[in-house]
Amino acid sequence: MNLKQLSEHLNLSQTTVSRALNGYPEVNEDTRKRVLKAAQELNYSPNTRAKGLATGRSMAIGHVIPVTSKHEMVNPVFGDFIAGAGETYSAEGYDMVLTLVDDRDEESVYRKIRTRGSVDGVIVHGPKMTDPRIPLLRQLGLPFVVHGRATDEGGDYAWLDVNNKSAFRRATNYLLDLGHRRIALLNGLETMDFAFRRRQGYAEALAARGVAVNPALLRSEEMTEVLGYRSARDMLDRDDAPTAFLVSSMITAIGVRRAIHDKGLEMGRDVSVITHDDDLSYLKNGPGEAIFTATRSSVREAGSLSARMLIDLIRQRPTGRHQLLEADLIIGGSTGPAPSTR
Amino acid sequence: MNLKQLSEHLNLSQTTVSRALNGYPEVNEDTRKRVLKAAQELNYSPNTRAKGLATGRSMAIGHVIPVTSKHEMVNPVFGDFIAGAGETYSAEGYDMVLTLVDDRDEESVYRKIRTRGSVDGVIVHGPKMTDPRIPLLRQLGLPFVVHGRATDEGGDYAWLDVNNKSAFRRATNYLLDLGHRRIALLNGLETMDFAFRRRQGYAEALAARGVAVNPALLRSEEMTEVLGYRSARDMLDRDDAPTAFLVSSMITAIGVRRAIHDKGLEMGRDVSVITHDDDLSYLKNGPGEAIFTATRSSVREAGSLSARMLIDLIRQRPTGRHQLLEADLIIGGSTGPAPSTR
DNA sequence: GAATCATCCCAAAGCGCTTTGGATTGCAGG
DNA sequence: CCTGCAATCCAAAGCGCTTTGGGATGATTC
Repeated sequence: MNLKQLSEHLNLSQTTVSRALNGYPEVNEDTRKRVLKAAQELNYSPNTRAKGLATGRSMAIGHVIPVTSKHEMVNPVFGDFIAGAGETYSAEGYDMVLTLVDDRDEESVYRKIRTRGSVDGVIVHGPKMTDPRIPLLRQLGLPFVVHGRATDEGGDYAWLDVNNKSAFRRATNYLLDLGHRRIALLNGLETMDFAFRRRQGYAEALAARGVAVNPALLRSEEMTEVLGYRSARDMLDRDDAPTAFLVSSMITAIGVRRAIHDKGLEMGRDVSVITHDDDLSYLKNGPGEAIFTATRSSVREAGSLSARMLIDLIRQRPTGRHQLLEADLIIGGSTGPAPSTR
Repeated sequence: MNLKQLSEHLNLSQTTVSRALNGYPEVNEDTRKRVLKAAQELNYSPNTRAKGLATGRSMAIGHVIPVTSKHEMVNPVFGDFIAGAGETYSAEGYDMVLTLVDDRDEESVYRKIRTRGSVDGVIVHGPKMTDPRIPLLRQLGLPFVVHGRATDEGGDYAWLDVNNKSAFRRATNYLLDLGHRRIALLNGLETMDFAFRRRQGYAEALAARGVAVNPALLRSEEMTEVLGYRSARDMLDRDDAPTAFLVSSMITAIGVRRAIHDKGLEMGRDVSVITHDDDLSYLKNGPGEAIFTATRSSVREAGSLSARMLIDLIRQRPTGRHQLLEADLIIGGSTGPAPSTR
């Protein structure tokens, strides 16, 4: 069923039917009702491609997922982000187009997206500290919102980010208040902007209390259970083993917990752990109980808000182009006073 | 830059340029080279919508993600599946379109997808035992591949599935061989087809050894860490506490491990655990070490193969319409002989 | 030299929609 | 009675591509 058939069926012109369906005023209310009813009954919905061709808009948003050639990791956070964004898209009638791209030919992919015109805008995932995608997209004139920020990129661009620095500063301060001095940081890859900022927050908090950063207690790597386990195990084997861990993700923290148990220690009593918690639907840190003390910020909400921001941008609605979400500090069972002797 | 401009620039007709770019034979090789070069330099790529309109194909595959209205869970498996599928799509020049849909208006969404023509086919996720989507899609004439199966749906349709039944039968047998008799099953929601099949495998293995199924040792629920923890904790509190757990996902198994530790028991010695392992990139059960004994099957590979299958279907290439992947049984540190006294 | 045939290229139609620029009608106002 | 103006509706152009149905051109065959 297409417009032509529908209009013939109704003995109306395509123009009128189109206008009736799209809510234009120059059509009689009775006619409109008739049209809508017929469209409903005959199960008509307009062909996306034709509509897109005619309007110049595709009613789709692109998400370009960087897939590093080396480690083929999919960020576990991604599913929930997409779910959040998807809600907004559904409500606004947008489709979501995913493209996986090897980070080596990122540039050509973005260019292609632009000229092929299959999306009206893109969400940039996983920004690095210096990220060439930002100037590129600006140059291409394709609307975009960055989930995160790129510290080294100058100029204005729309972004939504968690205040990673303040979150990790607070978490570090909390551990310091509990008497911890040997605090390990199991960070994500510090080429990633968010990890860099967390590191800053951690370092600032230590510096403010005159505690030196011990490089042996720092890690910057992929956020997996196994790597969390290994790093924690190795550090706990040291003479100057940390009494507390600050960890970049729940998954990593689970590995840390395993390492602590393997050493015969108890989390929250012998060793404290604070993790960042993206509030993933399948990995709730609770509910109620709060297993880990955590800096929490819902990535799903971030997805929903980013999507809203991008749609506003595309529709040229004047709105804020920056959004900094503060993470909550949730006190759970994984932290306690620093053990006096060890 | 569009076709018209490009062809004017080259002093050729749109026809010739189009043919040169699409590899038709009736164009001189020199001309073709000239065209390709210019296209490259001028950064031309054809407008997707226009191309789609003209050809009737959209070069996009739809993934409809069911989002249950109650529990807003995103299956953690999803990210890796998408990554696998995405690889195939990239290689074949397809886009991937995600639509999140509340399961209440699933039907209308699929209908809309069909008439709007924004995709050439869809992958059906998370089939239930009786799943109306399958007859619907068949009726709509939209090519589709099901990731999993729907036991109650008759008729032929293309699917790719893990042999869940045999995997869980083997796992159960392995536990029985180790002397376990009180084996708990922490299953996914048994409205889901895969969970139902796992339950069958478990029950068959027990029956074959004359071990009765104890309903108190069965759970069918969402696969989260917290629910795994609670179920395991509650069961371990029983007089007839299980000596082994068969668990439906790594995430749940992590909760089980926590419950075991909380009881002061040791996994692999006091209590055995076998889990299904989807081989998620951020939650590797290893490498090498294999924390959990597990039935393993890469969901990423499943994604890649499903995508390939669907593309073959769309292109009407004759290929197998069913693919049953056998899971590996990986022996790890979480299983051991049943403790003689308890 | 005319007829035949490949080879290479082109004009124009068509995909299904939106939108421009009227055309038609009925009615109030002069 | 004519004009002006809303209120409705319509024909046709156009979005950027593919594809049909030829039209030149030059080489080959008889």
